[in-house]
Amino acid sequence: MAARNSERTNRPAGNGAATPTTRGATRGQVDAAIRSGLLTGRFIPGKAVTIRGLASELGVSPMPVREVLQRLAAENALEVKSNGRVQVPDMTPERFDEVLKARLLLEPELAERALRSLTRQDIKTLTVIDDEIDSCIVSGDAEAYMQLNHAFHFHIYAASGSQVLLPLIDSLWLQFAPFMRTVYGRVGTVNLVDQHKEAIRAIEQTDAPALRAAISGDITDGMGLLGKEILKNTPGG
Amino acid sequence: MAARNSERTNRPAGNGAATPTTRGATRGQVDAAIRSGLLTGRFIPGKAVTIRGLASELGVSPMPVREVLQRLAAENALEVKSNGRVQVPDMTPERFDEVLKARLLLEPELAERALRSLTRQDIKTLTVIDDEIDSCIVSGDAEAYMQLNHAFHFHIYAASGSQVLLPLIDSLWLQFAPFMRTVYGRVGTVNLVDQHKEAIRAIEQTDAPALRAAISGDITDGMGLLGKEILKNTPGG
DNA sequence: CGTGTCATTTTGTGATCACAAAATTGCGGC
DNA sequence: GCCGCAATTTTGTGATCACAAAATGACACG
Repeated sequence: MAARNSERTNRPAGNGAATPTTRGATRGQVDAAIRSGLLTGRFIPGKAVTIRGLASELGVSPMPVREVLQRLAAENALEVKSNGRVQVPDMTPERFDEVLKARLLLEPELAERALRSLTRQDIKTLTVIDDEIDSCIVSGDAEAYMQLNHAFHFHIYAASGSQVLLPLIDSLWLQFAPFMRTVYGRVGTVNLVDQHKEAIRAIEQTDAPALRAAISGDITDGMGLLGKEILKNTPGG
Repeated sequence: MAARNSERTNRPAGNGAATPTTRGATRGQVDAAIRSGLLTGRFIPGKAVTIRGLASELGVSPMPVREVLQRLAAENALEVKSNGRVQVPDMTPERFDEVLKARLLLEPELAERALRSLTRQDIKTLTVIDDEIDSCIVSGDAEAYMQLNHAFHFHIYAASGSQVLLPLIDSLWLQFAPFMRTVYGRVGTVNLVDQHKEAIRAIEQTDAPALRAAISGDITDGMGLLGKEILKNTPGG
C-alpha cells in the first residue's frame, strides 16, 4: 500500500482558497515579507536566517523561501556563507563607504530623471509622508520611520519609470537598512535630520539642481549619523 | 512495487564522483554556465529560457536551475514575465540610456578606487588581454572579444576589493551583454574602438583623472555603436 | 574543571512528484 | 480557407523526501 502519491492536495498550508489564481503568489508573498522585514530592520545583521525557520514562520513550505533567499542574496541583501548558511551581512566601514558613495552617485541622478514625471498629486503624497515622518521622529518609532523614509524616497524614484537604476538603488537600501535599524535602536531617532522639505520645494519649482542637492544632502545627513556609529562598533577594524 | 523511498541515490546525474565535497557545487556550476553564456551572448534577447530545458541541457535536475534563474532575475539579467516564463529581456532605448548612464557613473568611480591596488603584474595582465582583444577584433571573433573585454574591465574593477559597486556593475554588464552580442553579429567587430591603451597608460602613471577619462571614453565608444543600432531596431519605439 | 571526541540534531541541497496555468496543437464550424 | 474552441502537451510552482555536511550537545578522559 504505497499510498503516497494519491490524494495529494499539495496546498495544505495557509492559502485555503484565497489564492487560486496568480502565478507564483506564494513566492511573491514570501518575498514581500522578507524584503519589508529587511527594510524596516526586523532582521538583525549577523543573525543567521534558516530556510525551515522562515518557512514555518510564514506557514509555507521551504521551497519558496529558498528561492526568495537566493534572490535576496543576489541583490546582496543577504549573504550566503561558504557552508550554505544565510545571514544578514553586517556592516563594515568599507561597505558603508561604498554604499554611501553609490547612493550619492545614483539617487540624485534618478531623482532628477523623475522630476518631469512628478505631478501635483505626488507632491501632496510626499508632503503627507514627510509629515508622518516628522511625527515618527518625535515619537521615536524607528520602524515606522524607516518604512516612511523608504516610501518617501522611492515615491520619487519610482516616478521615473526606471528599469535599471531603480533596482540598483533598491539593492543599496536593502544593504544598509538593517544596519540603520540597529543604530536607531541604539541612539534613538531624535537626532535625525533630513532634507525632505527642501526636496519637496525643489519638485514644486521643477528645480533639478536643487532637487539633486536636497537628495544628496539628505543622504549625507542620514548616513552621517550611521557613519559615526560604525567606526565605534568595529573595534577590530 | 511501491519501492520508491528505498535506495534513492539522489545523484544519478553527471557528477558521478567528481564533486562529493563542496556545498552547493551543482548550483555554482549552473550559475557559472548561465552567467558566462549571458556575458558572451549565447543567449538571445527575447528568447525564452525554460527550466527543464536548461536542466536537461546541463545534465542536472530542475532544482538548481530554478534557483539560479531566480538569482539572475534578481540581478535583472533575466526577466520573469507575469506567466512565470523566464526570458532574456530585450533592449529598449530607455533601458539602454539608463544602462549607459549607470555605467558612466559607477565604472570610472570603481576604476579610480582600484587604482592604488593595481600592481605591475596587473598591468602586464591587462596588456596581454588587450593584445588578445585586438586580434579578436581583426579576426571578427565576437564571442571571444566579449569575454576578453569583460575580463579587461573586471580585472581592473576587481582589484578594488569592492563588495558593493562591483556587484552593481556586474548586474549592468549582464543586462547589456546579450544585446551587445546581437549587434556584433549584425555589424561585425571591425568598427570597434576602445580606450584600453589609454587606461593602461593611466594605470602605469597612477593618474586617476586620466583613468576615469579612459574608462568613460571606452564606455561611450563601446556603447555608441550599440546606441545607433537600437534606434534602428525598435520600430515601434 | 577544562578539553577533545563522538552521537545527535539541525540545516542546506538536489531530486522527484502532483497540480494548475499557460502554450500549443488539432479539429470542427462558419 | 479562416477562425474559434477543446484536447493535449509543456512548463512553472509548491511540497515532500533522502542524503550529507555542519552545528550542537553530551560525555569521557586528562
